[in-house]
Amino acid sequence: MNTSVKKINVLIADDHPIFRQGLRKVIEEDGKYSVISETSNGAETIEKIRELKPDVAVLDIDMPKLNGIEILKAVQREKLPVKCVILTMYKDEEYFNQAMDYGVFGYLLKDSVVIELIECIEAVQSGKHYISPKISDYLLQRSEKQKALTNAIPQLQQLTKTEREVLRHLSENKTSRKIAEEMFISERTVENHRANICSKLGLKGYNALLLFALKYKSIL
Amino acid sequence: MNTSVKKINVLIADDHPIFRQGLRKVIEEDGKYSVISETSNGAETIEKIRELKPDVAVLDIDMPKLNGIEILKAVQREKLPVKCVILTMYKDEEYFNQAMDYGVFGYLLKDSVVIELIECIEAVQSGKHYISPKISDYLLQRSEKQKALTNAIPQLQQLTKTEREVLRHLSENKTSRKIAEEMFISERTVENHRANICSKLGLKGYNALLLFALKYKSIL
DNA sequence: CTATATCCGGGTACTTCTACCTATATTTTT
DNA sequence: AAAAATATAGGTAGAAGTACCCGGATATAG
Repeated sequence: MNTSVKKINVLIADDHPIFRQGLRKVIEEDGKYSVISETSNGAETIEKIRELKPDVAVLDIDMPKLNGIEILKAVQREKLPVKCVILTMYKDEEYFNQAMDYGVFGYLLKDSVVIELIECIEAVQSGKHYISPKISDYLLQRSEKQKALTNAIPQLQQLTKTEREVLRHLSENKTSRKIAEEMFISERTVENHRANICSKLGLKGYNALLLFALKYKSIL
Repeated sequence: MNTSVKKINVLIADDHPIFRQGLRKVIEEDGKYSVISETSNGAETIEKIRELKPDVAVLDIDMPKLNGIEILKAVQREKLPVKCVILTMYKDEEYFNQAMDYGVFGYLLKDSVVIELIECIEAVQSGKHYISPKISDYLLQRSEKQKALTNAIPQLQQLTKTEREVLRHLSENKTSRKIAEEMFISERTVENHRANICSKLGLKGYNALLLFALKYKSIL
């Protein structure tokens, strides 16, 4: 036990109490670290970071109020002197990219072995970065799928309000006639909107428009 | 501490080492229980249950090799004398229903508070059931969605092989003509298959068949 | 004010799908 | 062997969508 040196202060943020227990045990085991606070939601976490100024914060992504990524944003915005580590279930490239953008120091998966966590905290504490090996693979794969989604947004933004409204109706599998009735315009107008949308989005063929509407239903 | 009574033996199965640490700590804290084994994959778990015959097994669903539900099946099939508790992230009704079907005694969410876990293990040990309160709500809601899925299967089974093949092609948004080419049959035959499928499934209207094919793409 | 974009409406031709129908050959079941 | 189901192919009609074209009204920006 290193009782002679000042311990490194760690904050743990995770909404699963049992997981926090495990984390605390692992971190405190070799005596170099001290868990000075446990929090279970984002709002509480950012407050405690402001107040207690821990050296390292271990953050889950999936938390009530503010999620882990939002905490990273806040830390960066307020220039709080804490090194953040994301510890999450999600092997999601999206989250990983966001975390990197917002200055995360470490990124671990929850199925990491105990030794990884210790190594991570040590690396982070000395200003280095530590990324879970399993994530590095994702770094290579991500490009395509990522682009497919983010590229759809500018496409949608080049549509007019009316066109997007038509798309929303289409995503519910309404016919042009029905859409026309509900929008109080002519069936022909609806058909023209469809055609304009198709040409703007570069869609060709029979159900291309319907499939597009269904695919991006959630962000229309 | 109850040193006078024989301790209840518990097995923990979860592929997250840190989570297992937390679980062990919580369970062993009040001295009534003893964690006799920790396992990190399904195959290992079922072996240890056979070998060590624990009183209670706390199982994660998401594990390598065999998942938690598969373990429940095996326990039931082999009539192993262990009471199983599922402890999972997933608020999924599907998993919950399966677990109930395969004789689970307890079902908890990982964001449960510590006291719930203790109560659950005690209830289960004395032969009672314990379901996480957050899940009970789901019990009410599930009916519809559940039925929609399970009702689709008998519908699909009343289709012939060729009809299902047509459906698979449809789910990739191919036209009747293209399907005909790929199956080396006439376009009219494909259209007849479509019509037959529609009447068998009770589908009417323009894109009803396409939408059906897309919806159940995964189980065609 | 002119120019551009957007919304609205229509014309024509074509493709694709749906809804009915009939019919034959093959396979499967009874 | 007879009956039923399946796969095959076609006829006719209509509904819905796509692909082009056109012009006018209105608003918004330069």
